[in-house]
Amino acid sequence: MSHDLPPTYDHSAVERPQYAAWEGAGVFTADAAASARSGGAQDPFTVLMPPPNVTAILHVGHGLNSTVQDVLVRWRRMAGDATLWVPGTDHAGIATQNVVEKQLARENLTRFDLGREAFVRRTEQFVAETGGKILEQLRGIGASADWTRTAYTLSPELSRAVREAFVTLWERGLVYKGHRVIHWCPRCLTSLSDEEAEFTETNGRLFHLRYPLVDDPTRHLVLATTRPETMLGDVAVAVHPDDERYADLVGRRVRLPLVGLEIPVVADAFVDREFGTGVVKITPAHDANDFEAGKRAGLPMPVVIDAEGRMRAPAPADAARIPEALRGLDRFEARKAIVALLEAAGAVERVDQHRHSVRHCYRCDTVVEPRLSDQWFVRMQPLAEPALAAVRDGRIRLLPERWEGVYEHWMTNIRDWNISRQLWWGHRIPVFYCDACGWSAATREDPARCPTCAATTVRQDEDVLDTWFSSWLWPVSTLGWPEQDTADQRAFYPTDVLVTAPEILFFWVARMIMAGMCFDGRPPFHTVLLHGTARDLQGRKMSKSLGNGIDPLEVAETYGADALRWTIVAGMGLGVDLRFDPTDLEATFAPGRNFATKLWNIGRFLLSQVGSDAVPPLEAVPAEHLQPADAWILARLDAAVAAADAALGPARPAGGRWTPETRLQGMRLDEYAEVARRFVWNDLADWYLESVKGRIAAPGPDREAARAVLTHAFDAALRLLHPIMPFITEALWQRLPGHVEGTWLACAAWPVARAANIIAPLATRAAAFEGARAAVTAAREVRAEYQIPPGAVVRSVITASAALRAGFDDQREMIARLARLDLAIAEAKPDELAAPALLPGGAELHLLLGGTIDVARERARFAEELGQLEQQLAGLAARLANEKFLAKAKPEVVAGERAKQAEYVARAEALRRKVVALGG
RNA sequence: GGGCGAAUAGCUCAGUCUGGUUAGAGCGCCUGCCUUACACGCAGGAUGUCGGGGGUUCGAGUCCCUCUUCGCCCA
Repeated sequence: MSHDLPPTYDHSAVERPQYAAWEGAGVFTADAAASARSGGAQDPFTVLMPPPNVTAILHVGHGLNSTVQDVLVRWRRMAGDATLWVPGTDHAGIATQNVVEKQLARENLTRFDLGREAFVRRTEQFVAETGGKILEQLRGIGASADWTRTAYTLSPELSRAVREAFVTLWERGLVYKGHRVIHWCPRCLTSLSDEEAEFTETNGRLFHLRYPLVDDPTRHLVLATTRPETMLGDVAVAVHPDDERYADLVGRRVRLPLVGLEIPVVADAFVDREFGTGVVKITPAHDANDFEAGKRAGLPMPVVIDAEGRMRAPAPADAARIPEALRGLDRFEARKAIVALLEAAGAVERVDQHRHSVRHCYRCDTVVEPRLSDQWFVRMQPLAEPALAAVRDGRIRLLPERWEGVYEHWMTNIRDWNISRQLWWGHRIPVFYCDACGWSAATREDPARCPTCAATTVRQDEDVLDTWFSSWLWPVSTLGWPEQDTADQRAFYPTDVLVTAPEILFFWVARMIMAGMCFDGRPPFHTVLLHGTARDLQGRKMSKSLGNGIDPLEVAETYGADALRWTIVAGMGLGVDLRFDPTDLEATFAPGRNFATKLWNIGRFLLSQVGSDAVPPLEAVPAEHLQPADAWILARLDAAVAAADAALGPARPAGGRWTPETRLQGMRLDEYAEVARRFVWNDLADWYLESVKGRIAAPGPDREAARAVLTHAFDAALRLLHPIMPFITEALWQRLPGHVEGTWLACAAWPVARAANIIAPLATRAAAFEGARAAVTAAREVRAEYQIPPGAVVRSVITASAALRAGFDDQREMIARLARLDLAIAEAKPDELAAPALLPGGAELHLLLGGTIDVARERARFAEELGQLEQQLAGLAARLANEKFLAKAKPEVVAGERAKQAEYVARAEALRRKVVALGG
């Protein structure tokens, strides 16, 4: 029945049921009791999924990120670790609120129409309906997460962690309410952290404005600003204290154009003398630097722009600053209007083109407005110190290494974190106020009445917390914190590898390390793997707005999830961006699909040739029954397993700390993929399978040896490839002869190199197969050269020393079959015209092509190779004659060069004899 | 303004940390094959001033300096 398999692999029939079967069998469910930390026998291996937004749908970035994690997790699961991959989502305060507000807008409603409670209920309902979508999609690409532990930042458990964290920090004096200029999104109507206000290079204009001196209206000061509309809020102009140009002006007053107010000229060292004219206006309520300068100079702080970015002063005293015509105007409209008014008043000296960076909201891309307001902040410096130490002393490593410098820089220049958001969707800040007596505190339970004055009118802070304030707790909260000593905490914390994109190094990774150190005392993971970004061929980041994205699910449907994963993993150089062609999915993903088909056909061949009868385990095959090809493929398998292990591991640092030697080891997924592919395709399929065809038909010990080796090698190949291509490898593995119903490749043992006991004694036989391979290749080259029809059998002789002849005798049938030869092994070649080829060890292959031989051409062929070889030899000779080389190069290098020289000399000698023999 | 990364075959990338085979892979290209596991395949083949310049060294794709182009991060 096995040979009923179709010649191409049908992923669509396999993937969905396969995934359901794994999940149903509980293959991905971690067993806390199995962890060595809980008294079990297995090393724990834990990966935390970076939680996607509840509103997200799967894009190629998620596909890439999840594939990397899944490869690591499947590898460790097979390697025998107690493996846990925690999946989940975050509630994405701003993004989710935006989505629901858009829905409301279609009903001509705003959140204010609904009121806070109803709005939150509606958002909860929306999340309940759609929030699991991306996790469902991840199953489609094979992600082997433990869905029984799916976490959500707004769940009761994780919300408790958020509250505990906030209150703890408040108690330690590490959260505080601050009054200062923060980043404000006038569209989302909330403050943003420094990280959430992204810089964008923008072509702007630099306006040079004239402010006349009060005591000498014929003179004026020229200052430069990119935001003329903020002039309405100016309270001073500032110059550098050491700037001689303006020394006589400090302390005098200028008149604010349009407004008419008199404002002082102050000196402050923050002014950059090189920028513009060296004079800047001071608008403390609308610029963070000006705010600091204003505080230093004890200046007032009039607000002239409201929450929605319109020219409006909330304080009646400041209303006079805004001319009637500008009131209520949007800030960018106001800019145009004010420039026109200033020009009319002769107050514009000149306008320069000016390229500068402008902060934008990372969620909606609106230009951020600096805004004076009360916000909650986390004091970061005390948290940063242990987090920095953990990376410096090797308890945590960042890969690629260069990110450690970036991390270090950010940590040492850290600024306090604005964690309050003026939203409704999120964790409401657990701070309560009593208006009756002025009491306020952060509390673990909602107080029914004021603890000081017993008033029942206690009110809670209106704001919610930054979503990242819940994400930074992810490693501790998903495993049970603030509960103490839960089974999962004990078994799985600290976790192992965190896989994410460098964009959220500060947003998330750095803060998670701080939270882990702060709330648990131990680093949350030992390895941070920062992978590249998916880009198009022009190098642009794939995005929905550019329309240059690739839909992973479309790829999975068309080419198979395994093909998608293969392409990602094979292209996943450490920290390197991946380029895909979104306009040519065939070119991008066909290699993966082709490889899957190749694998499928190896399976088909194996099943039809080996049959379903029991196959003896490799250990049961007497060593003397193993042929050169058997020895060779087993050696190649060993080498492949060792290389794959070296590319992937170590899984964890020995003794809990990375050393300079181990710090950069492993995580080379592309290398692992390449090693596995070469073994399967170039060794197993191209050579071993072909070699075995002649042996397997006739019953007997040789057939049994071939069946055993073939099955063993393919089984191992499937294991080796399973982390990358889980679906097809599992489908084939389930069909292997002797498969035990109810066992899964997904948790079968990772292959182990066995060189010492089995391979080493077979080295001679493995080498004999190399001789046979060389003979086949040489024969094919000659055949191609003479364009001999593929079907024609060519008479031929291998001449070799007596010692080598035995090896060739063993493989005569196979060589003859693969090269289509009528082959004899002899001491000397018959006396007739032949095309010769040199084989290793002094053996020669002669194709007896009689009259078709072009002697001159053969001679030229050998002469050409001889020429190249002589060039090499000349270089070698010069090097070996150079005393400085002999004196300074490492002895093993010199020995290597000598050995090479000897080998080349021998081959050159043989070639020279050939050229002579061919009449040259 | 400060920092980081990249530049290797037509394309996408290994190799650079740790200097030492004739610089590799996949795709594409050329030639021949439906050789009964696979044409999503097989066999054979072509292709590189390793971005430019300078330096260190017995020896540089690899280390140092510099320039050019592209990308990213931070202010």
